[in-house]
Amino acid sequence: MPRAGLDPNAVVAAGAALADEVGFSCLTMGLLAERVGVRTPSLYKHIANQDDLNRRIAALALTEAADAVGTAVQGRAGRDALAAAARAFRDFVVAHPGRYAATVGVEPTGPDDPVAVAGSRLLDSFTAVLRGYAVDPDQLDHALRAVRSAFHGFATLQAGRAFQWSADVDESFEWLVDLLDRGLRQSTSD
Amino acid sequence: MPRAGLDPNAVVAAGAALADEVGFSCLTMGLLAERVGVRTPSLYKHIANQDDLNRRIAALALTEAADAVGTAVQGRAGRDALAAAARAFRDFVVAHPGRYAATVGVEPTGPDDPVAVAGSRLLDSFTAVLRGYAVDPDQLDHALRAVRSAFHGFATLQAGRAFQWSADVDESFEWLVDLLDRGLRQSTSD
DNA sequence: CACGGTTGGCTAATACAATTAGCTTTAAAG
DNA sequence: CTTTAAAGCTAATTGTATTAGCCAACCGTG
Repeated sequence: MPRAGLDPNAVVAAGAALADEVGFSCLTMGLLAERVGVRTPSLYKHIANQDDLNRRIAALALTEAADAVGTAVQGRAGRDALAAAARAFRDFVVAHPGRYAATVGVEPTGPDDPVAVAGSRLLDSFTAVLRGYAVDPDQLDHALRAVRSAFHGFATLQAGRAFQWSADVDESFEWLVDLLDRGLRQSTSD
Repeated sequence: MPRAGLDPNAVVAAGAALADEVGFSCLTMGLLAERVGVRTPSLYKHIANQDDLNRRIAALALTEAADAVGTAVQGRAGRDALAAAARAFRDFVVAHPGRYAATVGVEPTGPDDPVAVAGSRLLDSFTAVLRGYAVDPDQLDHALRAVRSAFHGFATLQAGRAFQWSADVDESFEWLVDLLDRGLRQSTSD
């Protein structure tokens, strides 16, 4: 019985990869154990339980998304930054639908919860984008929520195959970015 | 053993109500059976299985949402209609988070699937709203997806308690509606 | 190099949710 | 009345999460 050389990070990474393959709702402890070459109960040496696994996958996904968006935004501003952030975010969700699905519905237990920390980092990246628009500081939170809602909604709908007609999804996404850009550019003029 | 007087609609309605109370992910056949005063296996006389139950709850939720939005939009146009539709939609999701959650992730089996029919009705209501804006007919699908994404995203984030800071959620929602309105009004000018 | 404790793995057992099989009774139609 | 389909029940099966308790492998220390 040679050791498998696992640790919590390896288990979480494998769980995230598996979720991307089979869908988050089909991610099962038995399947994950098989994937990492171990019997099911052994997983509990590395993670507390399935909820713990889910939260760690969610935190990983948010961290990766924040990195992707943060990198994409570097050196850009205004509409350019918005488009880059949007594309990076959606590319991530499309490439990793399973781990992103883990992030919807997790309630952080407190401000120190890794999920909350990673989520804040992602929001910070979007906040940086909004600085390129003349948004009233009092309304920054509202703008952030609006942009986040739009991107989150689009990504989850696409990941759930909720767009049924023939119109090109990429084109629709560009259209959404333009819509937000137009709205944001005018956000102080009324 | 007197009859409980159940039928599929009653079971689905009870399931939707229960999902709103305990959360969709906690909706269980045993819990539902207890709620309607019957043993678990008896539910299968009215619904095929849990997936069937979920789909019926989703179709119910979409129908109710379509009714709410359709009614709210009556006799309104432009920004007025957009705001009314948005409010009706969000009020519904906030009041019935469990049954709305049942709608995310269902893939209609075909155009005749009740889920698809109800979903189309909801989209039709939003399409009516967009007619109040001078959107290029070629881009109507894109506009529809954009508006849908924004409202769906906001509603699901709120239902998942994903908005953590202090800023007022209602105000944020109004801000989102304004943002979309500004963007849509300019949608033909570029 | 031995050795002892911590760690990571295993088997066995438990609990619970979904589902199926097969029996029984209600109640509605003739 | 009687007949019959529908609606309920108990019992049994399966699959998943989780816990208990045992054993072996690795790591450092003498």
